[in-house]
Amino acid sequence: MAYPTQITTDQLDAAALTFDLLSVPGRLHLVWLLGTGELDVTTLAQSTGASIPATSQQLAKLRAAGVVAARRDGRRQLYRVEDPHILVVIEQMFGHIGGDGTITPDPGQARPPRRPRFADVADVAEVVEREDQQGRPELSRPGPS
Amino acid sequence: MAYPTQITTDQLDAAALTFDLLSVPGRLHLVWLLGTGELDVTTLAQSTGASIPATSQQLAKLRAAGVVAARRDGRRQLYRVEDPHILVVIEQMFGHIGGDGTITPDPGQARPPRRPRFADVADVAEVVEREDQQGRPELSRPGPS
DNA sequence: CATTCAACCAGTTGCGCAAATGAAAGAAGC
DNA sequence: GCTTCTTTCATTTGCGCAACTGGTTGAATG
Repeated sequence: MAYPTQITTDQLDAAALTFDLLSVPGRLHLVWLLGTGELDVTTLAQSTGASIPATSQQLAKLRAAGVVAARRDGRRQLYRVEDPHILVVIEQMFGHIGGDGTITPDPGQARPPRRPRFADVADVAEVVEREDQQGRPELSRPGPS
Repeated sequence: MAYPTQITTDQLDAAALTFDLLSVPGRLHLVWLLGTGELDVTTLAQSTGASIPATSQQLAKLRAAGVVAARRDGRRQLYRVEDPHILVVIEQMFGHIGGDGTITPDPGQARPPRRPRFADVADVAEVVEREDQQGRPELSRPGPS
């Protein structure tokens, strides 16, 4: 994939619009959480620490943009990532940002994203409850409901 | 590069902040234009169609974020991309958006970005003057000053 | 002459709160 | 056993507010 040598305003706008969706930490967090599987609104709200309505609104925007999609499961609404390509972009971005939020050098070949050197637990993006699990701190995502 | 299984709030914020820089078409355009080499403010302003002050301001933000850097050349200020990694992200994004601004499917392997089927000239992101050059419409970027 | 700074305006955005909607589960009646 | 009403829960929507953002204009700087 060579660097594009020509773009249209439409492309520019579309790209900017998509970037905009990811420009809010909370929303980015949502997409990231949905990166592995379906999750319902309540769980997402808990995970991000945002209120339910706020979460719903963000999800609505993401859904309107076609980034995520929802499906009903009983009373709950399960959201999932509908446009996987965006995950590639996010992955790309996170791959170059250290756990401390610093931009890692190395432009060309992304070295295996060095495991964020055990950040303080409190520093980790709140994921569900702080399950006091031991072993590998895989305290990242909520398990499938 | 595996999809990250753990992130910190700092990472989230940093990523969102960077995405935010790319969320404005004009600013994204600037970074894109600088993707190949140094350009001065005036040229950039012409290329994007924005005013000089506006361009300068956007560049200032990009510079503050470390995305671009500037160097003086006589009267002009030549900007360049300082953080190449961001180009990868942009490239990634554009690689999945058609000339008409549509999101192209195919998440995994990006097929060779199908040449934007000769978009109407007026539709092409204004690049410098509409140089009526013929042959391959390489009317994309301003030549090195 | 090229660029930046400063002040101002217009438009947008995200969030919290309260109310409304939609769907499932249980209770009551026929 | 099958409808119908009621309660309950998950999610969504409307509204107001505070904060932020980008652009323009005009002056200042190098």
